Amino acid sequence: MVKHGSKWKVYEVKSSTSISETYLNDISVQYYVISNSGLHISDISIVYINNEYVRHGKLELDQLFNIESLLEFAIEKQEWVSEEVERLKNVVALKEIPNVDIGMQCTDPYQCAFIGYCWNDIPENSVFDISRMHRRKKFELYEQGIVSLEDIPEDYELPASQKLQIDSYINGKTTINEQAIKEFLKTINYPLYYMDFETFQPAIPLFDNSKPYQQIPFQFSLHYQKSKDSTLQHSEFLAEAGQDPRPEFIERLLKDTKEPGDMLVYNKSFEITRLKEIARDFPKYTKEINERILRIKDLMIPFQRKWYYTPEMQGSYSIKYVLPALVPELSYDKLEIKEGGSASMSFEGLFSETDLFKVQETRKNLLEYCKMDTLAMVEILNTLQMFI
DNA sequence: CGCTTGGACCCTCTATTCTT
DNA sequence: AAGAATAGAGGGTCCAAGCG
Repeated sequence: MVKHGSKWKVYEVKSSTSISETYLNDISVQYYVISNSGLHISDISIVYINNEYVRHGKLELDQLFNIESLLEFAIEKQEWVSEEVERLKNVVALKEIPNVDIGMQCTDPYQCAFIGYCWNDIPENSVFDISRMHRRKKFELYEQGIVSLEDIPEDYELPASQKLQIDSYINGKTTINEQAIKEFLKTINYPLYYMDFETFQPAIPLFDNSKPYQQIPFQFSLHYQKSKDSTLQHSEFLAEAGQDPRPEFIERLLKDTKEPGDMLVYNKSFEITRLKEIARDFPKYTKEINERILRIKDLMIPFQRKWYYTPEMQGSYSIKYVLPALVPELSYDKLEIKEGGSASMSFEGLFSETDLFKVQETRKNLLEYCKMDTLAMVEILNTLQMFI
């Protein structure tokens, strides 16, 4: 809040990149509270991130943030706020738990703190666990009394992938399309690299030639096999926290993938997009990056296309579900870092970590985690190859 | 003949999924 | 939070079949 004479200008700062309906309600409530406390508001705005801004040198705050005045909107909404305040006062006055069934409001716009209470009776493997089904439709089923997967009538029309999920669960049935998997394996050629990137996304661009929330790669793991039965080799890179990791990341990656060979990843759109971004932001690597992109193949495809599906995958084809189903003996359980999200948090933490022992520990954990990701791909491919 | 109905097809928009 | 891919939903168009 900024005072101008006897009046105030109010700014609500959000880390988001657009103004949502929730923010419009927010700002109306802010206006209501502040103005009814006796302060005179001359303007009220939402400040949010401009994700088009590319940093060059010193941060330019006027470009990093969008400021949008919503004074007129907030004034128009005051009657609504005051009605809502009355309504909610009545709810609180009840002094008993409101009797409201679960619905879209449980997670939209935010997850409710009472999920554990209201959803207690929803069994595991319910219609709410059906993959790719819109939430609206899940509640339509729920309202018809169809809750657990067994409740769904046999002749109920559903897309094939959802039918497979339900059918596999009920009958404990694994589906393997050997022919399709064989065709897929023919497209994977040795020598073979297994590749995985880790990235982090600072809301405020830390480096030149980067935008808010841009995914900055800071680590990779590469396994390499000359032929199917030759020994695995491993190389890796983990940037020093502080400066822009991208130049060294790409130099090391290009160097370590110089030898010919397909490059296997899980969900190739992720790695390819990161490589294209590096080419865009550091054009001198473009030619070599494009050569690598052409070699990338995607290990996710057999699972996305449901050529290999087991009930424990629960409709998902992410590596988190596929690995335990195919290679149960290889697990992330013993690792300190178990998923990509915490890897990027850990790396961000290194920027402000002064305890050198802790820095060493975190770096060791990051290297272990990323290496496990590519090793998991090696084992998944091995399992698929057993069908040949 | 004129009307409705239903299927095939296409397009667009939205929601969900994957990765970090 | 991003971006790509894809599934789902809904709308529009077209045409043939069916009906009175």
